[in-house]
Formats: sequence, C-alpha cells, structure tokens
Amino acid sequence: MDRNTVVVGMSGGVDSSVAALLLKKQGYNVIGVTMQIWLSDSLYDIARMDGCCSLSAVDDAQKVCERIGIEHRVLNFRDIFREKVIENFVHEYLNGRTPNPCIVCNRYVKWDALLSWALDNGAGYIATGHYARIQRLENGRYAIARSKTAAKDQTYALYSLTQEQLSHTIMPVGDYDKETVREMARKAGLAVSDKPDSQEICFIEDNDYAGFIDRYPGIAVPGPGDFVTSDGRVLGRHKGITHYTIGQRRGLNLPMGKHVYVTKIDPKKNEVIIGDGEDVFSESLSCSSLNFMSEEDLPEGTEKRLFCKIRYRHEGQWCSVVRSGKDELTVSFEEPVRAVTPGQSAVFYDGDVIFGGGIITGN
RNA sequence: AGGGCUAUCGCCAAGCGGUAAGGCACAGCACUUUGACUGCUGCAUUCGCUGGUUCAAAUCCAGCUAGCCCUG
Repeated sequence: MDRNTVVVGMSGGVDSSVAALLLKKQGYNVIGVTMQIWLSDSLYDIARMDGCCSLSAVDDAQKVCERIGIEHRVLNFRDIFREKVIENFVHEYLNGRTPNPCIVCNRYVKWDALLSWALDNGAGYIATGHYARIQRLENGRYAIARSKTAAKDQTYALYSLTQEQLSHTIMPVGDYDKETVREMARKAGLAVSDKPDSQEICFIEDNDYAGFIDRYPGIAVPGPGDFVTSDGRVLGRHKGITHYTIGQRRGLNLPMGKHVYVTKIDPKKNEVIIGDGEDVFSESLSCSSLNFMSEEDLPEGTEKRLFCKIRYRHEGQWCSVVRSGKDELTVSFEEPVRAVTPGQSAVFYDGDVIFGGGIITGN
C-alpha cells in the first residue's frame, strides 16, 4: 500500500474533478476512476441513466484527467450497483418504505467497492468530491464534520461510513465553497467548470421512480388499494403503495376540499392512510441498521442530547437519543418534526461532527 | 305515472335580473445532489335541454329531461 497514491472517484462533475486537481497539486500520485454502474441492457432501457454515471460522465472525466495529467480508469461496478442499490431501492418501495439510494450507494459502491479496488491496486486512499471534512477526534476515532459552507453540506449522506473506510478517505473540496471550486476548475481550464449540479436519483433520469419500479423485471408490483383515514373510512382508490411516501400531498387525486397528506403506508393491507397537515408531524422515531461514528457506541440505557436530521435537506431538530435495543435507537424530538419516513435515515450530529445514524423504522 | 325539491368546472360550492367567487383535485413552472414538503401560474365566453319575457337572464316564465323525497 502506497500512502502517496490516491484513487479519486470521478463522476465527470466539477466537484470530483477539482478534488483530483487539488490532490495532484499536493503531490499525490492520483488515479482518476469513473465507476460505470449502468444496468444490464434491459434495465438500461428502463432507467435512461444520466448524471453521475452515464457515458457522457465517462467522457467528461476522461477529458479532465488528460488536462490534469493523471491516469484515468473506467471500472465496471454495475453488478454491485444493481445488487446493493437498485434491488434495495425496489425492495424498500415494495415494502412501503422510502429509501435514500444515495446513502446506500455511498456505503456499498463508492466506498466498499471502490476502496477495495484501490487498496488491491496499491493505493492508500480514495478521494471524492463531497463537501464534507474528515476529522481525527481526540478519542482516536474518525468522523465526518460539516463543511464550512453549510449551503453545500453533504455530510448527511455519509453517516454510514465505517472507521476503516474513513481512515482511507480524503475529501479535498470539503474546505471550500462551490463558487471557489468552480473558480479553481475554470483557472485550471477544466471543461466541466460550468456543468450544472446533478440532482434527482441518478438512475432514474425522469424522476418517475414509481414507473421505474413498475417496469422492473421479475417482481410483483402491489396493485391498487384503498385510501383510508386513520379510523378506517375509505376515501378512494390508490395506484399502488409504491407511488406514495409519507407527507405526500400531490398526486393523491382526493378532492377533499382541503389539503390532505399521506400519514402512513400499510403494505400488509395494501392501504395508504390519509390525514390532515398536522397529522404528519411526529415527536419521536425509532431507527436501526445503526452506525456509530464519533463514538464507538451509545451504551444501552444511556441517553444523549443530539441534533438530528431526518432527510437530506432537513434543517434538523434537537432530540434525546436512547439506545433501546441491540440495533435500535429511540428518539424523542424537542419540537415535532414533519414526515418521519421509514426507509429514510436519521443522522445525529454532536456539534459539527456526525455522531452516527440509522434507518428509520417507525415513529 | 299524484305532490314537493334540486339541477353552476372532475368533486364541493357562491350567485337571487346587469354581464360566472372560492376551496379541493388536476396541469405546467420554480425550489431541490434522495423521496417528499413549499411557492408561482393556469384551469367554466358558460350555468341540464328547448323556447319565452327583458336593453340585459345562471338568475323571471313555460315545457322537456334527470336525480332526490313524500304520498299512493
């Protein structure tokens, strides 16, 4: 293992391009790697990929590497991506949950798969273009810290990284803001300096994720069922539970004379429960599939006051966290939070640093 | 086939002779490096149908049609 060699995951975007540029300037031996995660031919047709993993992304990354003067490699990660990200995504929706595929992709593809490749090929680190910083804490542990530019903070999606992964990771753009990064790209003559930010699920370009699931081969998609109130009154028919998520208002087709929202999804009864705006607020949640970062554990029975985000773009809320089981945390919020959604992740912050997080199981 | 009531946008619903409120739904756009949320814009030249009265009718009159209720 060569601690002077870094593998940079390059999406073809500005951020990862500048990450590579900075590392090169710092004297590292840099290898740019673009992960191809497109699906089998049949899935490729239904997914219409664009964004971080498309063919044009490969071209863009290739050009940047030439410009910077580093080696560029293209790796085929489509099997691991399909197995870990896509199948999890579909499976979660079929069970009435709302997954965040970016979190899964980070853990299993961008880190597990890419880091093992890097280590196997003699590198000491992988690097990415995330706007986050990795800190070595006084207790010896590694933790993700919020970027100085809160507007581009991306730490939420990184809570599930392990100590081993963090100890081999560099995030070179974590100390800059987006404009500075674009400026650096411009000065270095990188063609991608003005490329727009990516958004939406990278493997569903048209954002029609329910349609993607409908077209996914080899699964039985749940069919139409009832919209019901919490006391069991039937309000109408829904298109199948995969079309809905907690807190959703639009697309319900329920002319109730007032705004109504999805408050719960019951995959067993194939029902979507509907309520008023206030019914979607909750003061608690439970989560599992835990990962701890700034500390090794939260011992059973102990309680800790932390700041919690329950979705990527959540402003966050103070809460009390209790270890309520072997793989379970129970959270009580100081103010009610909107749309606690099973499948989404709860991420806990201790100051600027990620304490840990887990996947929401209920409220 | 006696009597009464009602018929306005997909749903609910203002209007009561002066030239079609509003809410919900829906659509598009904006916001957004997950799904949502949110915001903005749009959405009945026409009031069950056919005639009549009037300068002017969704609003008044008549007939017809449909639905509801009551009595048989």
